[in-house]
Amino acid sequence: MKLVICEKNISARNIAYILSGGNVKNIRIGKTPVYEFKKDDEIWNVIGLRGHIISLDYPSKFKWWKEDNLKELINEEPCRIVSEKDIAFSLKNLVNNNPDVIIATDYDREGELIGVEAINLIKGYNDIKKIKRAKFSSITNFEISNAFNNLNEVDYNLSYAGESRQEIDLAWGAVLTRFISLVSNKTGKDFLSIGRVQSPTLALLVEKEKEIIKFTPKTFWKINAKLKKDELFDSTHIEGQFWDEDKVKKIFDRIKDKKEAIIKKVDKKTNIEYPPSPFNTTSFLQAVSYLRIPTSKAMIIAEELYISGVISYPRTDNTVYPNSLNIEGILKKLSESRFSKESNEVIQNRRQYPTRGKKKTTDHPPIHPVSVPTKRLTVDQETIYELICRRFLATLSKDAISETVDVSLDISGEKFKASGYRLIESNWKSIYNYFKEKRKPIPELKEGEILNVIKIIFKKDQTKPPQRYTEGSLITTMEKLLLGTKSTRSEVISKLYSRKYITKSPLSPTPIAIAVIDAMQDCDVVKPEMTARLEQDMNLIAENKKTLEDTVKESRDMLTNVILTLEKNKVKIKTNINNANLEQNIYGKCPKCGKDLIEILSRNKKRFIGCTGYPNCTNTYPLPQKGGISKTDRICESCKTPIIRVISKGKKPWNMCLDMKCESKK
DNA sequence: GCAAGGTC
Repeated sequence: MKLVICEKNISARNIAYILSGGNVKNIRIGKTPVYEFKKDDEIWNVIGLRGHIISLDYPSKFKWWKEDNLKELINEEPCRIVSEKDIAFSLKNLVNNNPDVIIATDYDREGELIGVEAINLIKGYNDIKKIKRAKFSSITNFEISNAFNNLNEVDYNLSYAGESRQEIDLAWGAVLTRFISLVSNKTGKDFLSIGRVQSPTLALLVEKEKEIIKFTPKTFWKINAKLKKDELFDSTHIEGQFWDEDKVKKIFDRIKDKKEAIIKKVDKKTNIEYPPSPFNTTSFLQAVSYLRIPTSKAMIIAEELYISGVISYPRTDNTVYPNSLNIEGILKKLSESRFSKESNEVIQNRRQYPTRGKKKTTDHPPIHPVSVPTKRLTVDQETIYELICRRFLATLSKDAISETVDVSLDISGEKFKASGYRLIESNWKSIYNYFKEKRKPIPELKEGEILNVIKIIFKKDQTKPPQRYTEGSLITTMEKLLLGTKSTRSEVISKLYSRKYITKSPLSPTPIAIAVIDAMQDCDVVKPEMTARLEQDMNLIAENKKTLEDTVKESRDMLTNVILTLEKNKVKIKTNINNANLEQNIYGKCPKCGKDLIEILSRNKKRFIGCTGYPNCTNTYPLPQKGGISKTDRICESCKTPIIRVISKGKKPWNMCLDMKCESKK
């Protein structure tokens, strides 16, 4: 008897299908799907795990957060507990008949560790002697047959590399999270957290915020001329931004009443616009973010669509369709969906090769539709499904052709420029129709032509501060800095929300986040370099050039030094975070006395808004006791109390003013 | 009640 252990159910199903030649029985052991078949007179069982089935934790004596055992916690060996009881039960059943075990988890660091977790677990149930490893980088007929005909040994060094990450992340995360929460008195559900990935990510937002705060806008002027040839169009003075007001006024005064513009030069260019490349998780989330959908929500929806079999696996780095992908088959299915018009267009007028992105991996194909939903989708599911279908179709469509025109013109000796844009053949652009084109066409012009100047204006303007991140651009930046993985980045961002470290629209850090990052500014854990170094160490462990124990010990020693320094600065850190906390708690001004209104916890742990002018001012407002509350910097038109934003489970967030008796509530 | 990484 053979037992094949895969990383996840979908791999188990596909691998069983390939190994059996399609003749496979779907059974269940406990709650877990298992794939059974006969091959060369032997029974094979294939089971999928659920990623990691073991999680790390500290012994119960560290259950309560205390400042005085933090140094002890640094060097404490975490214990391992089974986090997937159902899977463990199924494995226990399956190893009863002493099968030969083949580990067929994903062939990467975490996959090796997941495999070793399974081995350690089953060894506790039965002393299995024969354990082998199947290594493959994609679940195709060729790779799987090859891997199972040439079985390898389990690579324990690779799994140790993964273990070092687990232990280091837990030690730094737990110790610093406890430290920062305890010194600032933010324990319970409002605790603060620190981690190797979340903190450098938060630091990116804090740095950006500081640039924006530091930014002083500079005033400039520009001169625009409205011209006419059949239609109106705009041109701007070639200097663009004038920094000198006298200079711009002089020029403006001289030409403001001129009525003629001479076309000096017309430059026409035809452009080929390449369609976008296939979606991997990062580019998918960037597109999602453009549609103003939170990335973590999009990942949950993508998961739902994948489980119901309408899209492919959503966690992938790959942007190149594998040759084995049945593009024609998918197009045919889509031509019988609500995208029939677009699909038929693509079928009749396809580009020779689909587009391809820079990243090519073989573990999973890029995200693409696999079938048409048979059940009705929710509105959000429909939006995401549509995005994935349109992207897929776009990658198979012909290039768009457009024309840009750059015109130089002269108004009484002053040079102006105008530019126009015209789409000639839209092709993929009409299918992947998410971008609004801001550039406009201009009329057909010839050199030497004289046009009517309708109006010349000069405008004062200001330079703009750096743009804030969107969830999409933040995820792209994280990827560049190697922070997190395709599967975790959106979760990291939603963690920052739930810690009240960041606010939505605009995506910016709260005062507490700024204080926490400031407190940690000299510490490696807020820098992307910590991850880069960990990666190097993990490679050394995998190559057997460094041990797991030495690596973790080194890291723990560094953490000990960090804690010693932090303890020296404890009072300052405490004051800074407390001040930030006060600032974050201000919801606006009291309409009765003008002092700050803050969130207060009553003696029986009920929250309410009270005036800092107490006891002179006793103004208070009740708050909803459940859900999240954030400030808006706006006040109610009719009652003048601050407007707050309420986020309640299962409901759309809404804004309301604090006064329950306000006219606006009727 | 800590992290980050898998996956449902």
